[in-house]
Amino acid sequence: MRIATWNVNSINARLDNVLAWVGAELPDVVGFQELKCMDEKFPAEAFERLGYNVAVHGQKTYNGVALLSKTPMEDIRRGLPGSDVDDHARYIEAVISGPTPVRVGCIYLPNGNPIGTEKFEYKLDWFARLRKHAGELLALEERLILMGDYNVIPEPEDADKPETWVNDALFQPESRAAWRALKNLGLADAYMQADGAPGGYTFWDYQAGAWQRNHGIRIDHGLLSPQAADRLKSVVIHRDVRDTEKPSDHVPVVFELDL
DNA sequence: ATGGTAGACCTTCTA
Repeated sequence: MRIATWNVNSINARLDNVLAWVGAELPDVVGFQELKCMDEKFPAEAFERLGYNVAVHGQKTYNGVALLSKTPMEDIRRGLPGSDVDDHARYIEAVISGPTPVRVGCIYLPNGNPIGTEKFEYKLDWFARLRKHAGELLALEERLILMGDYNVIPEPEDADKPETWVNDALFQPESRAAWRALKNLGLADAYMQADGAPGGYTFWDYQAGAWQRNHGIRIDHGLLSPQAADRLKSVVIHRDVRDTEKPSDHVPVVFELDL
């Protein structure tokens, strides 16, 4: 089973580009982040024509997440639990049905910039809520993947120029500690388990020729429960997608599980 | 130290 995550930076502005990749790869499951549209503006029919079931959690202008699955999705959850006031559409979860079901959480973690503001506090609070929810999911002892744009550079090796990120929310000690605390519940960083090679970047800024200079960072991750980690075959970062026409600033990451 | 780009959209915010 191949499960993909991709921050598309507007699903409608990106539709041709996204359909080309999804249509060519046809992963069993796809999680999108940064739809930048409400549910009714999500181009569901285009993906249904490719054979997918669609679950969307959108909002106007910002954020928005969605899941595609070839098999029906069950137990769909929209929104991260643990807050009465958070109205950002940053989390959607579903159980992918089949002979060996897998629960997939699709995450668009807050960016948190600039540091020292309420935005950074919101990031850390969201991280704490995610940790609490992940703990509850781990207790189910299921095959589980929590994947998406975590907006965290875990280690200096995950940036081409780590020194340029020291004042950025993505590389703050608090952000990295929150990432470690999440992993320390008993989740495996799929990329590190399957590959671990430095330079596996998933994002290159549009500005200042970051792609041409390979000034990338690894911020799109998949965390696996033990039941899923035992079945991980490979992680492939589709970096060539960054060189296509009208690309997202993130590229797809595909997790292959032996299910 | 600054600026550089992209997307949504009311002109600035987010990334």
